[in-house]
Amino acid sequence: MQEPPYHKSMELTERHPNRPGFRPLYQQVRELFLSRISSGAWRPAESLPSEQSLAAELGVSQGTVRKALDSLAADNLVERRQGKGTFVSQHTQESAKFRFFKLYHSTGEHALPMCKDAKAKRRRATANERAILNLASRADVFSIERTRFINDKPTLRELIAVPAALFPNLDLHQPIPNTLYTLYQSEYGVSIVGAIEKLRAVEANKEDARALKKSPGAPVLEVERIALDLDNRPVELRLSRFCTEGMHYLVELK
Amino acid sequence: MQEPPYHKSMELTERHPNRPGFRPLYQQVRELFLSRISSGAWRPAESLPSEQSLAAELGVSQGTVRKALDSLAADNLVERRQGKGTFVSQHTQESAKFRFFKLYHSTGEHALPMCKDAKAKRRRATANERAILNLASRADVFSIERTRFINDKPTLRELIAVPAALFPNLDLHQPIPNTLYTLYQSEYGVSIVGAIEKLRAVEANKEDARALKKSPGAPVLEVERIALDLDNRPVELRLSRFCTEGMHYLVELK
DNA sequence: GAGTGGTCTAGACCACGCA
DNA sequence: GCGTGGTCTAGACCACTCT
Repeated sequence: MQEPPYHKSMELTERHPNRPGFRPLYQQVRELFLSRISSGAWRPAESLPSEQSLAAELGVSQGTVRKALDSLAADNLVERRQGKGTFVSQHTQESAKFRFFKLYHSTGEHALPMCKDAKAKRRRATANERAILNLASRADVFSIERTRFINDKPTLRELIAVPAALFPNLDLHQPIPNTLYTLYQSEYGVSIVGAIEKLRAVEANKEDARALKKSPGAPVLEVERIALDLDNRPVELRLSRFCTEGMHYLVELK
Repeated sequence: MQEPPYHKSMELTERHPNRPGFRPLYQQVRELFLSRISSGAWRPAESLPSEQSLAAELGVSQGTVRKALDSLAADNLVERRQGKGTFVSQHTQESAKFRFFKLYHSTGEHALPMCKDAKAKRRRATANERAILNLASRADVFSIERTRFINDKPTLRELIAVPAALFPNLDLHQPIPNTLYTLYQSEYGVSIVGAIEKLRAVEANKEDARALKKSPGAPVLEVERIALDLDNRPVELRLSRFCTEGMHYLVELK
């Protein structure tokens, strides 16, 4: 029987099967890589070392590294390009929009919202925001209230709250860019990699009606989004309301 | 140089790289397996031959068969159980509900709709139904109109249309079961494996209002679902309308 | 041509389920 | 104890990108 050279090095846990806490090697490798991204050791758009060198570094086979990287790629955390290398995913204007903005025209065209100037304001977090964003009592948030336009028509009203501790001096960025997630990532190292959205049909209130030029009581689609970072922590709470005339929110179920 | 024993048998295309029409072996194997499920050669809940025997049959390595099966498992088309085997996925009451029914109570609990008796009626397809379901002019559909109850409260109104040609004598199934997709699969060999949903906030019309015990004009969430079978063909069109008081439609973005 | 990821193979051993 | 899928390794060759 040959002695398998199971990960002679590194902080990977001993691979003694039948022990509690045992996890497959490739999962441990995945988590190690994830922590390197999360900590900023590997930064967005940077290329990773090659599979061969990572395998050598960790004392595992290339196949195990590959399985870990494939799993990260499946979650959109890294991007693989044949012949070039593996890269930490970066939010571009395009990619962020398509992944998290599900509003489409009835024609099937993807809707592209723009926003005029909006300002971030610092204030105490509400009880609801503290509960959802996991904040201490008396914590502050930055709050952004804005109306976004599609084809120059006011279509979408957004109320956004993010922890002030995570995004220091967010109010100094004037004007707030159209695609917030690229700002979170480039300026604060916070990558939004997932979200949970709760949808409801509600009546437009007075502010909605004024901003969207509808009458109060008109049906609007309300989307409550909780955005999650690499460590699955909730880092943004966003309430959107919009009319769906000539539009729809698209969901693909698989 | 050794002569690799690349798939000596089978209908797999010759593996000569740099030729147009070249596809990785594991993708060809996946498609072969998919066609066996789609054609009914492998039926829901049945166990597949072991990886070893499939590899031997096709003249490929076990690793290639594994990669094909893993990809089918990722799409919920087969289910793998360590120590037991690989099985064609079957819609149970439970699995079908959780995959395609996204309505939750505000508490986070999954909502469980029930329906009292409903009947399927045969009629000419509308122009819209023909367009979406890809039907010839003058084709028939079975149409189901029903109201579903959550905690004995009328909550959800559904208008369903399916091609009559695909589901002969659907109207003879009385009463229509609560979970239609299990019926489609067990009685007609049609497996629903995906869906596209378009969501809009609209005003309740008179029928909605009467069925849901709301006033006309109340905001309701409208969901237009196109359900797809194994071959990605649209086989059901379903329009749902419901109030979202104390409830929400849940979407997870990744 | 060198270096990267992508495909394919072969074989060892582990974990699980069942008889 | 046997058969199944799951993990891990090792090595060959292909496809793509850049120099």
